[in-house]
Amino acid sequence: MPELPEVETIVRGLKNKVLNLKIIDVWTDIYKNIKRPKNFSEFLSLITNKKIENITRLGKNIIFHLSDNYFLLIHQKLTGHLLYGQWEKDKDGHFISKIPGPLRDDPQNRFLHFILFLDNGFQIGLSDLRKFAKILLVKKDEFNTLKEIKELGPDPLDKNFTFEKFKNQIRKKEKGEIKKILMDQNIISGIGNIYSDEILWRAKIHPKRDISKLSEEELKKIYQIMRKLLPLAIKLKGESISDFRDISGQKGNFDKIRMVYRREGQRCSRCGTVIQKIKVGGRTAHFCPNCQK
DNA sequence: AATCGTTCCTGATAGC
DNA sequence: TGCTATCAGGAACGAT
Repeated sequence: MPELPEVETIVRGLKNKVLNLKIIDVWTDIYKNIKRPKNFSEFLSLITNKKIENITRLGKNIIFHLSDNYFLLIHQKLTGHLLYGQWEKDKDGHFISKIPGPLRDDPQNRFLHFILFLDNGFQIGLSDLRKFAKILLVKKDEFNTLKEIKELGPDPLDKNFTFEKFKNQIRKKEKGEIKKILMDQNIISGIGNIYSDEILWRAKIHPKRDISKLSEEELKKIYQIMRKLLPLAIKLKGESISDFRDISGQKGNFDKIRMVYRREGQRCSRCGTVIQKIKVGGRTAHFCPNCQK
């Protein structure tokens, strides 16, 4: 599922391909997922002929900076990922296939539900098995008022995000399980289920530990591991145990260093104890009951 | 104000 | 074999 490293992988991939291209058409079959404007014909007429001037990431959100001072926000949620490929329509504008040829081999690339057609003959397609992704087109000056955006905490990789700032963010909550706090997008934005599990295993801290009982040293450890592991995960192009793929449909390589996430029943690579799966804040958490205190 | 449960959705898997 | 029930999971939303 796309968290910070996966979203960053998509953004970097697209930035290499689509800057300064123009959106000439849109296709979708998930009208409900387009939250703004709600009326699709309005959405279509607004976005048509806009140029993609930049693409950035905010937490797990992908932001397309469009001409005429518009932002297109896409949140891929659980199973969405953006793909880039050459579109195939016949001369009447009908699809020969929604899915560009090279992407067809992998079932995870076949759930196309939203497509931006570009003026170079290529498309940006959203493959989203569970149809949870969200799409919003807004004026730049409305952007910061969006509920999806206005409460977002700082980005864990921002160079100004010092340990002091991290500590202050965590301490905004008086208590709570550390895993839940790390995944709270209003505290820090970008970490989800995979990387919270992986960070806490490396920090040797139990996912249910209450933040009120974490020492300064333990918090520092979490901070330092977070700042190292997320860039490494970006370098590996993310985690593809289930559905995530990069824009060319390829799997990421985080698997090579995945230590606990979805490894229940297997042995901890540090101490050999069997890794457990439990519920933390209503979500699954994976951890080593021996190493993580 | 903060926290909890529900909702969105569908492929994969377990159980019968 | 083929059916049904359960599960996964980010984040908004409604209820408490």
